[in-house]
Amino acid sequence: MQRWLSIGEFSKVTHLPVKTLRHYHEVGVVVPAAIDPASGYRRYGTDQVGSAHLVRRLRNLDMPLAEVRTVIEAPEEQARNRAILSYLARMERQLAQAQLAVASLRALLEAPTDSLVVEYRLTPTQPAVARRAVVEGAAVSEWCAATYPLLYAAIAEGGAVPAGIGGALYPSEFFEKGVGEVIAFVPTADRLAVAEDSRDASRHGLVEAIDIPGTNLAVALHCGSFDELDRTYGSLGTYVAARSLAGPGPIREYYLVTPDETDDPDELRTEVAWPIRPRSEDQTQPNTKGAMT
Amino acid sequence: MQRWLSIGEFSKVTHLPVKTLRHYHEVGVVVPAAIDPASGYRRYGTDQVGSAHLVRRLRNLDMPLAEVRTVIEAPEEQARNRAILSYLARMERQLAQAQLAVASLRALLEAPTDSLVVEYRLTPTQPAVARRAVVEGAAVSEWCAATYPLLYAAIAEGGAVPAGIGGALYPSEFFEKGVGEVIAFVPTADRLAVAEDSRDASRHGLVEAIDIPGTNLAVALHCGSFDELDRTYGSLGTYVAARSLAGPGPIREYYLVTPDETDDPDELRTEVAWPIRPRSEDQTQPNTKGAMT
DNA sequence: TTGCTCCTCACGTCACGTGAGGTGGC
DNA sequence: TTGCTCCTCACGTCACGTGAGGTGGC
Repeated sequence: MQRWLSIGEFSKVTHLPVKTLRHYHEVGVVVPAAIDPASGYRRYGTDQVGSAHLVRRLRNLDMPLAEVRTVIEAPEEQARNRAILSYLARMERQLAQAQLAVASLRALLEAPTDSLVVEYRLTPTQPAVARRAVVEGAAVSEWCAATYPLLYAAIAEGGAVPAGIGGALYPSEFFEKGVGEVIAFVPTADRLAVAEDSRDASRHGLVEAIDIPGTNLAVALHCGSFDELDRTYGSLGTYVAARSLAGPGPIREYYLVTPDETDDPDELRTEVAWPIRPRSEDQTQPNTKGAMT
Repeated sequence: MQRWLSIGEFSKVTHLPVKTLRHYHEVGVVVPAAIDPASGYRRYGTDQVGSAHLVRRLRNLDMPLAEVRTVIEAPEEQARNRAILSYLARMERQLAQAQLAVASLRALLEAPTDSLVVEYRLTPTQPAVARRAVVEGAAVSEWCAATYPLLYAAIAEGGAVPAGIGGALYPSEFFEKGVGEVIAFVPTADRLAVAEDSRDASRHGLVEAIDIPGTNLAVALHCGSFDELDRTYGSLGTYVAARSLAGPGPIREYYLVTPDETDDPDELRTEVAWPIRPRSEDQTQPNTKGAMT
C-alpha cells in the first residue's frame, strides 16, 4: 500500500514545479525519500507532502531557502513553530513597511517640493550618553526605537536629566555602502559616570558616555515620516553641494518630535544637519538663516 | 552656481548605495549627466535627485528595474503617473496576497488534516462554453474570476441556461511547469451556436463551444480558500497514487460555491477531480464512495 | 605628499528557469 | 515499439554585493 510518488506526481500534489523540486533536492530542502539506483528517478514518500506544503507557504512569504531548511529540519515541533511564528511577525512588520512605501510613493507624486529653509549652526562639543551599532539602512528606525529608551534609562539611572534633543550620527559610509556604524545619543549636562558601569555590565545594550564633537552644520527641518527623509536630504545636500560648503564628519539627525510623542507621521519633526566647513562669518555670527525656494 | 554632484554626494542625497548607483548607470536607469573624460568620474546633476528618489521608492516596492526604466523614461508625466498608479494597484493586490499567505500558513499549522472522502464518478461527455489561456499558477484565481462572467454572459446571449456546475481543466504541465493552458468551462444542455460568433467577434475574451470529454474521476470536496487547495490535492493525489489509480487527462476543479456567492473564504466549496483509469466496477456502479481517515 | 574618493573588472549570490542531449518505464 | 517521463549537465537571469588592483583630486 505504501507507494512512492514520482517527481511529476509529487509536483501535482504539492503544487511545486518539477524544476523547483529538483532544486530543493540539490540544496537539501526537500530530499526525496529514495533514489532509484538504476534510473536515478527520485521517489518521494507520501509523508513528505505535508512538509513540502509548508515549504511552499514559507517560500510564498519569501523566507530564504536556508532558513526554510533549518525550520523543516527542526527536530521538535515546538522549536519549528516558534521559528515560523517569529518569521510571521517579521513578515507582518514587512507588510506594514510595504504599505508605508506605497504611501511614500503616493506622497512623492502628489506633494510639491517644499521651499527649503537652511539654518547655519555652530554646535559646541557636548557630553552625551550614546549607543553605537553597525546598522543597515532599512533597519535604522527600528534600531533607534529600541535605543532611545535605553539612553533615557541610563540618564535617569545616573540621577541626571537630558540636556538637549536626542540625535544620531550617520557616517558617509552608512549611505554609500547602505550599512555603517550609527551612533545614537542624548546630550547630558556633564559626562555621566554611571554609563561606564552599564558598559561593563552588558555588551548588548552597551551604553557609553562620550563627547559629541562640535562642528559647523547646515540644518533643515524635515516634517513628516522618516520614509520621506530622503527628500530633505536631497534638498539640503543639493543646497550644500551647490555652494561647495561640505565639510568633514557624519551627517546628523536631531529628533524634535519622535514616534514616541505622536502617532501621526505628519507630526514628526526631524532636523537634518549637514556638516559644513567653517566660514569666517560663522565665527562672529554663529546663527544665520538662509532661505531658498 | 550649477554644480555637479560626485557619486558619493549623490549617494547621500538619494540614500542609494554607491554600488547600486554604478549598477543603475550600467543598466541605464539613472545615468549620470556627465562623465569626466580624464578621470572617468561620474557627475550627477542636481535635477537628477528627484528621479533617483522615485527609483528608490519603486525598487522598495520591488518593481523590476526594466519597468522602472520605462517609467522614468516616459516623456509625459501623465503616462508616467498612470504607469506608477497601475503598479501601485498591483502592489496593493500583492500585499493582500501576502496577508492571505500568512493566514494560509497559520491555518496549515493549526488545522488538523481532515478526513478525506473520495467519490468515484464517471462523467459523460458534455457540451460547454469555455475559455482557454496559458496561465501562471499564481494568476489563476484572478483569471477565473474574469472568465466566468464572460461564460455566463455568452450562455445568456445564446438564449440558454447553464446545465451544470462550472469548472476548469488543469493539465499536468500546469503544475509541473508552474504554467500551462487552463480551460474554464460552464456546461450547457446543447452545443451553443452563438459562441462561434463571439469567437469571431473578439480574440481577447475568446469564448468557444467545446465538448468536455467524459472520464473516470476520483473526486474530493475542498472546503475553504483556494490558497488551501494544495492540501486537498495532497490528500487526494496521495490516495490515488497509493492505489495506482491514476489515469490520463487533466485534473479538474468544479466550483460549487464561488467567491461570487460568498465573501467568507471558509464557505467556498470546490471539488477536486483526479482522472483515474476505468475499472470494471465503475461500468456497473458508476457512483461509488470510499472513505479514508 | 598623504589619504580619501573614485574607477574598472571579474566573480559571487540567491532561487530558480532554460534548453540540450540523453535514458528509463509502461 | 512509441511516446512520455525522467535524468544530468551547463548556462542564463535578476539586482546587486564583494573584493582586487589601481588612479585621480584636494
